[in-house]
Amino acid sequence: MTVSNPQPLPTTFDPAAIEARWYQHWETKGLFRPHRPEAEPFTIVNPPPNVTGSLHIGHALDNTLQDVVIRYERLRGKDALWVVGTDHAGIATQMVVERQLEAQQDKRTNYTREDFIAKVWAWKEESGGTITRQLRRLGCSMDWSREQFTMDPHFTRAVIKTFVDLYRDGLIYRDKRLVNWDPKLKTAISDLEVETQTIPGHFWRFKYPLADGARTEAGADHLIVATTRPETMLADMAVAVHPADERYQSVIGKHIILPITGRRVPVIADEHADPELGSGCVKITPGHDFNDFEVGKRAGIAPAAMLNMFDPQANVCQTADGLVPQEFIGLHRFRKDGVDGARELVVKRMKELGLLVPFITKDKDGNEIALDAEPRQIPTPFGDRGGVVIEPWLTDQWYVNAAELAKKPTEAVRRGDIEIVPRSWEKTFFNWMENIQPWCISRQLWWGHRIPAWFDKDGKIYVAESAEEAQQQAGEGVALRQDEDVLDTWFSSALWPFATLGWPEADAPLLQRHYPNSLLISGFDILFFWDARMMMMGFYHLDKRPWDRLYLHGLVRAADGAKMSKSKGNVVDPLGLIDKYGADALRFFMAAMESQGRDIKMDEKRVEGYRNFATKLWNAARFCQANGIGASASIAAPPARLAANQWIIGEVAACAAAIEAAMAELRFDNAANAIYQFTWSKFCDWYLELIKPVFAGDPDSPAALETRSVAGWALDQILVMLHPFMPFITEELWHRLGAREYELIVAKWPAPQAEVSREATEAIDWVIELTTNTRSARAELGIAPGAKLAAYIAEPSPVASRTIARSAAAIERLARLAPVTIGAAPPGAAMQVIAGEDVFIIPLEGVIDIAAEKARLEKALAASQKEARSLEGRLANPAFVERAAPQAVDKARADLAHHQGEIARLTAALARLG
RNA sequence: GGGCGUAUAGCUCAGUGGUAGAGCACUACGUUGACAUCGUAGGGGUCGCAAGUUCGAACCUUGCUACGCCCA
Repeated sequence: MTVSNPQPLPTTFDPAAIEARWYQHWETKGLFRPHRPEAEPFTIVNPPPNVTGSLHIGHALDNTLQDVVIRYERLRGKDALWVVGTDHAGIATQMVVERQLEAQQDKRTNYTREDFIAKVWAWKEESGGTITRQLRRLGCSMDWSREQFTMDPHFTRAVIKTFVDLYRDGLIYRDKRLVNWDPKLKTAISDLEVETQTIPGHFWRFKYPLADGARTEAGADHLIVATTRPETMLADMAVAVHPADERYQSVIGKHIILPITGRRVPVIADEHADPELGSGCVKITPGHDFNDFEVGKRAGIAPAAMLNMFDPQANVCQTADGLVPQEFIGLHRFRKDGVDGARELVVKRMKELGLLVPFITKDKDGNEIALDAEPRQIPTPFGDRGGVVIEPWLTDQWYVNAAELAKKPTEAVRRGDIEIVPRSWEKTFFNWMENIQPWCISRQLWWGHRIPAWFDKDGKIYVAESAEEAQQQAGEGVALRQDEDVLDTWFSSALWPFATLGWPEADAPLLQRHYPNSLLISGFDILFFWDARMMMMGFYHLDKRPWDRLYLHGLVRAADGAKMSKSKGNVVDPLGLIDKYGADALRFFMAAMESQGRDIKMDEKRVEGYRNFATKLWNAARFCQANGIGASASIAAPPARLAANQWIIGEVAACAAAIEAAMAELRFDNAANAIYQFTWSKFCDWYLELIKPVFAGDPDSPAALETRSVAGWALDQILVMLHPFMPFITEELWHRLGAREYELIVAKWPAPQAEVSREATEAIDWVIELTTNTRSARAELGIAPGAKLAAYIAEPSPVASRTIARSAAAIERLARLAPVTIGAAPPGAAMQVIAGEDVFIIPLEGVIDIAAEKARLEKALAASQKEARSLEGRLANPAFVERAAPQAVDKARADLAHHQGEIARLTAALARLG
């Protein structure tokens, strides 16, 4: 879509009108992945969003940062590949479809597994594209032609191979142990999916009668145990005391007759019992508590022998010894939906039996009262998806030996082979990796990668890449049944950096070229879930790091600093912000606020400010267009003689260097601010103002031709440098300004290749200082800003002599000084303005308030004197001169000289006023 | 209990040894053409507190306070 006859730009900038058009253009022309076989590869894989998802503000941040990097590297000529796709998200997706069924009074279990999975696929085909459409609205330049899904056939092959390989290497195994069980979703989940929250609860104390006439040292015929979960006493298998606890030496090895069940259980000695806590006696329920599980194993109870009292929904079931009274069977573990459960009934029965030790406290009037239990804050595990209390439950599950797989990644980070940015996350990473627990990867779901393991009727396991292969292992005629469970979603997404590139085909060209990836950008919240596991799998399969660098960003918070959540109702919809301010403004906000990992507080005013910035650029382009400034044909800076033109060329080079330095260390904020300040404060505020007089004269003069050429080039450089942050407006202007051989998205990064003239820089800096100081003096003295004033300069400095002649028009227009006469001013009241070493005398007889001018000069004098005194003090200190860095001393001397000069000029100026 | 982080202008944030900045907000002035989604000028900070190191500390060290996050 090259525009050969540029149409005048509309007077107002309307983001919505251009965004969809340009995105579609880029995508259909394949510009997100230009063919660059010779170029250096640069690779990012996106954190695949849940296929059920829609774009939230965190995605907006994450993907903006990735797009800034990928567009930047593409402009720098790299073979930039941004892999995109979505995650099948086992639990989340299954929940979405189950909820739909519920809405129709239907449920999953009314269908066969195959039929239900077909429904999920149908849902995915119909509604799964929401988030990918939304990523397009944000302007993300991913390679959609290779869009991936974690349940694509090739991806499934990779997952199955991974499972089989790990199993054969002994790194995946089946084990019976306690897992975190979600009774709502009826599946096991991993440690990471459990969130501990402290909630109000109770602490009950029970008497457990000793059997066979045993007594404690103090003579009691019972032990007192305390618990926050009384219902679990139905599956108690022991009471533990500390081996050194003198109070209980006589009962170790004796027995308890448990109330309610009548179960006879031993009193055991175990260091887990803390003598300092409560009575020092602890009830032990190995089948329903992680600590007790370990105590039970130490006491010689095999996991298979541990009593289980819950069904998958955490309703009470009969224990293996048949001792749970009938009235408990089927009750929920605790009060639910207003109905009392096993917990409440246990307390009631214990109280009736006189075995509840009341909690004595005082009411608000100071009267002593007895409560059933002590109110306490209880740290409680919740499932991050289902939101209900997690039940430790004894089951057979598949585990990954994470500790073994963690070794190479940990070394790699320690060696600096993988760079984590910001570095402060390294410690957290090491701490987790070095204390890592076995990773439970089986999930009792239907939607996901089914575990490639088969059992024969004796429970013997055959792990294979296909049913045929498993049958081969088992032998003909042996009846096999495939494991019903699926794999943790993170097990598959851990393969993302290479399975998306063609692995396990070893000679996959993309894999050869783009693995290891260059960079991964993710929120720190998935460092363990995903990033660490990609490292494990990358090293396991390919013996190489998945990426050179890992950049971790923070959370986007609400304006008040609170975490955004649907329940709080404080979520900000990025699409709403795009509608209101444009995608470019939202992107720029995200980049400008991103300073290495700290959280970003939402500030809509700031988004608005960046929309204003886009408008500013739009209007600057309109000005250029109106003055015949258009597309530049050269990458290198055009030849320039005029000071302003030389100056802006130097400023372009400085800006490009600043962005490059910032991007090299992933300082998105510094990069964004560099182009912002250059565009607004240098190009618009000064350069365009400086060149306006050139266009007032002969439009074909050499000066006008040169200026049009340089201005067009400089504006082009702005568009290129700003493009990674604001792709839409820059692409639009790129084409509006003239016919182009290629789109901006595949343009060339600035390479000015120009010497910056020191004289030109000095001259423009001098004009700027003169202008600013003159404006300031006028404002303070109440002189009309627009009034043209004659000025006299008696002894011009070299820079003044050169510049007054060459830039008279600019001085007249900006400082509103004309004519400027070299020579003594006529006597009389005058305003005096200083620029560098030069003093301008501006006669204002009859207009000027002498007292005000005096006050103004005295104020400036006082400021200079204060600075000078401070510098003198420092330089008078021998310790400073001897010990400080020589550059620091030189700078102090130069600063002092400057202030002394300033003092002399101001003193003289005051003297002239009389 | 362990670890990490934060505290700088009214607000949101930059600033890793040389005497403090940006955007927004605020005040005053300004619309005979790039832009009022703007321009010009200006006010505003004992850099959380205390001690130490140093010629010199927002920055380094230690302690304290407050807030946040992660792990147990």
